[in-house]
Amino acid sequence: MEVTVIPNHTCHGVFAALLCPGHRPRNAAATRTAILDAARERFAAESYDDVGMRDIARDVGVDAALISRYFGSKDDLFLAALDSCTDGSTLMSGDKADFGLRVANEIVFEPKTAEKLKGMAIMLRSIGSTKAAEIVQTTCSARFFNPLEEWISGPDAPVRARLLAGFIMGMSVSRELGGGGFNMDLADCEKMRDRLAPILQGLIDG
Amino acid sequence: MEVTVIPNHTCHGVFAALLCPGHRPRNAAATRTAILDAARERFAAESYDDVGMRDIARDVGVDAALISRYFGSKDDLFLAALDSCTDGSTLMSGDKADFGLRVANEIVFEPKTAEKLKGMAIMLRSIGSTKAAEIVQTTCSARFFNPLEEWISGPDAPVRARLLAGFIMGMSVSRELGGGGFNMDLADCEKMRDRLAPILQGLIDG
DNA sequence: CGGTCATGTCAACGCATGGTGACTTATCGT
DNA sequence: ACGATAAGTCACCATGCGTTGACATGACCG
Repeated sequence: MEVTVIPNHTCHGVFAALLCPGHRPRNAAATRTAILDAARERFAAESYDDVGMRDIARDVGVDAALISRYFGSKDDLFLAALDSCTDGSTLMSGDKADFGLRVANEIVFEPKTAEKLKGMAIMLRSIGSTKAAEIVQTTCSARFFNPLEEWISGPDAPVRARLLAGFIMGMSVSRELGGGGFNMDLADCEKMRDRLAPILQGLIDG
Repeated sequence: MEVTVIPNHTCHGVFAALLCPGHRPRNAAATRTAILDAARERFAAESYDDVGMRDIARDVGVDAALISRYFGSKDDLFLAALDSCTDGSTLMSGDKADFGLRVANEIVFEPKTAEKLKGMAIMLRSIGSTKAAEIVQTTCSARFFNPLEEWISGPDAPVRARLLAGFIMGMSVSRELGGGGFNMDLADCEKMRDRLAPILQGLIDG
């Protein structure tokens, strides 16, 4: 029996978007950034190995082959997604005097999908995968470790930077291990923040 | 053209092990533990997704099918490997007064394959994999978080335990991101230890 | 020595993945 | 209005995975 296959969208023209909801007008640049956005979101939520090209393609509403065309290999896409994140410098944009409190607040209270920490979320998700490890290590050094080390710029800056980075990442991992949250009530979260802030600040001050 | 396939080992008898190096006498219990050891080692070095049943089988010198026979699914093997690790209680076996220094020393100077931290290495490697996440979370709570929380047993024990666990794991992650080490000379490593120890100790003392 | 059962191997299945080239279709300049 | 070309889709490939059931074989018991 012959079945008539209905293509995804037969509508066209300038009103296509109105007549046919979900229709994406043909626009390479827009599609490219849509893919990049979806990839960033996926890689922040799942590990390199768990994210499939077809998953990202489905999120965007596009064929997986198009991703390969635009970004090359999966490695290239992963790197592009990581590069498209706001880097660690946003953590260092404010005043040094209240760095500890600012960061502690973000770690404890901001949802894990906070834009500022999305790059770190991606790195933590895929740090275990050997295929992504090299990219993660390189990016982390270039966009997080080194700027932090330069920014704090006191005695033993490398040591203090490594401790800071480790603590920040560790709290993210800890939250992840708790199943996406710290599983504590508000009062305990505040206590955690109040204990964490001076520790971080102490590493900043020297 | 017919080729004669030589089986792995045609030797037999009580002297087989002597006559035929690499020969493993048939012993279910010994083979089982050999598989478990190999799995533990693999899972500590690579993520859940990167470790293949055939890899472990090759390490042991056994067919992959045998692993399925002994342990069931890959999940079951992963859980068994994790359970076979010395748990976090070894960190708490000593005196509370020098916990900070002891742990800081282990974190900074012990090789990442240290037996005491192997369980944590496995968890960190596979925390990103959705297929292993649930097992990791459950095991981590049961064998690390909860004992630690109970052991420190002061005011705000949950908060302090989470911070401690986060810091310890974070330093492990940080070392991993550095490419398997902190990339610092001995003097800096000692400085790191000397800064880390009092922070950990402070969380123990309350 | 010979049978027997546990122990281990082999070949294959079904599935999912990343990637590729040929094809279709919408868009835009003329 | 129409053809050229960019934009997107489709079918497919090679590969690797975990797992299974049928088969081989070595160690032990009588």
